[in-house]
Amino acid sequence: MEEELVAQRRAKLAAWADAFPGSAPERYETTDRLAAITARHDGPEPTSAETLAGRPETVRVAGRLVALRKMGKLAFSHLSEGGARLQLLFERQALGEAYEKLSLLDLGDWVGAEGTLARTRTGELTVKVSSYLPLRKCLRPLPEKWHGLTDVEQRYRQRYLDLAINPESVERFRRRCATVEAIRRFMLAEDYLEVETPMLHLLAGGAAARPFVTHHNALDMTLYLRIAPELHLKRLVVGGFPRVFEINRNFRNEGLDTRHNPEFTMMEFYRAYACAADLMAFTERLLSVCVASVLGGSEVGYQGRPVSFAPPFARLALRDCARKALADAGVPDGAWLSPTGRAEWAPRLGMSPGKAATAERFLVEAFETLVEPTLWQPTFVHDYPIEVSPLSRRKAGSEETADRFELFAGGMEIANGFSELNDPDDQRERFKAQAEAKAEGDAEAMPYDEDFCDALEYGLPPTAGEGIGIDRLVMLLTDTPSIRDVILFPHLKRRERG
RNA sequence: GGGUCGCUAGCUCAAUCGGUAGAGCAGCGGACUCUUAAUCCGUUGGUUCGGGGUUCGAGUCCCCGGCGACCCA
Repeated sequence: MEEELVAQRRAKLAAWADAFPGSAPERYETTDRLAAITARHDGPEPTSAETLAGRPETVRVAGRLVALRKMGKLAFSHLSEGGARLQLLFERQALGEAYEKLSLLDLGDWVGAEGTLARTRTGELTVKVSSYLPLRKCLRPLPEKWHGLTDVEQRYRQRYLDLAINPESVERFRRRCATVEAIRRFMLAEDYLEVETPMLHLLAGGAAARPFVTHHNALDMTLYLRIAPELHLKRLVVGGFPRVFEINRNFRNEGLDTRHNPEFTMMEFYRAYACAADLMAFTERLLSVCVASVLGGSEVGYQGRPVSFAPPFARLALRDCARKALADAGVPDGAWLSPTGRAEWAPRLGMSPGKAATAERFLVEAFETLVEPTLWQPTFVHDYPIEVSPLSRRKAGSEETADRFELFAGGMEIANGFSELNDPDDQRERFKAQAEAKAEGDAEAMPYDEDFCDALEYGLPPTAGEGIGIDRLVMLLTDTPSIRDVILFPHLKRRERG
């Protein structure tokens, strides 16, 4: 039983104080992290065994003990640190009594070691240990070395174990970091100002979604976790920052699946004097540069099929491709114009009738159901109905169409951008329509944001804005089918502790 | 919300028709001076997710519940 294994480990820990003076120290000075040593000597031109022997290099390293192979009077072991591994060689001849005390170590313990670098007969870079020190006991047994930890639930609940033993998981999150860093670097180089706007909102606006509700005790007021930073970022453009961006979390109170986590990360940005078309071109540059920076090319393999981020991306008009898909599915032209036609066809196409309540919404639903999953190469879909775009500027010369686009890749929505509505009177009308929809039961309709309209009355210059879903982008760049695998601690239901 | 599948030792997995719950790894004891899933000999370890039912007998069949995965809405 596990308690017995823990008891054994605790007994060894109790013996450390006598066996290892100074064990479990408050700090441990290292010369290098493990990855630095392998980078230095096991790169494209590995340092030869002769060179290592001729110019002995003493290193002090630390890591988690993940393997220990005792061979009588010598023992090989591996330390692991942040996905990097380095072999240690313990020799009885060199270590004397300390060699026998290896029996007080367990797999999983944090260990520091000093010694000289060498290569073994098989050519593996190895620290020939002259001294070592246990840094902290691992009281519970780690998952098995060969299969690792495969139980997905346990990998999410105990992500530290996943990271401790599954190098591919470490690599996925390193790549996530590289992706965010590449985007931030690009935006800063393009003269965008990085900002942070409130996560606690008085009104949850800026997107069509249900918010999480919370409460401020001292002020005794209801607050909402933000569903989008949009309305605050536009206030900043009113204030005179012509280019702003924010990389941060949004919270949406909706179901969770392989593409949705209740909290997710967006990079949202606004650019004055620009329109949606400008942002499409900008997005092509941003993503191709980002992908090149992270992966060293323009192509990624996603779920066995290539996705190329080399510009230009394909472009489709939403209503056109929705109509075509409907025709291909055998729906008579215009059948969605009448409530009876929509009621008949929505369920047959696997669409939710509630979301296809009007002709325009029916087309959007049809697009999302029939077309979106097929958009594998990066594709801009443009010309969204005004009805589903309450914050977008009208396309020039059109009453019904917004100057808006979404970007799809790998069958997923990656980005959403549009020319911003900067006419306060029009915005008030749109909010009024949203408030009416909300009163009629549309839980995702936006609240009327009077304060935002006031801001618009001070003048928002012509501006375009866009949000890019970071989690989904990372899914593409790490060939990961589930959003939960690119979020360190995805949301899970509470589990009773036995 | 609906459907399908899963939950057995610390980890990865077996268990025939309902008939004594097993293996590998880890652990423990021993051998071994170039291993790397080390090897070899010996060995400990179980609330089979929880609750109820059927049965002489349930990991297995039935019902209720929990958690998760996938698909659908």
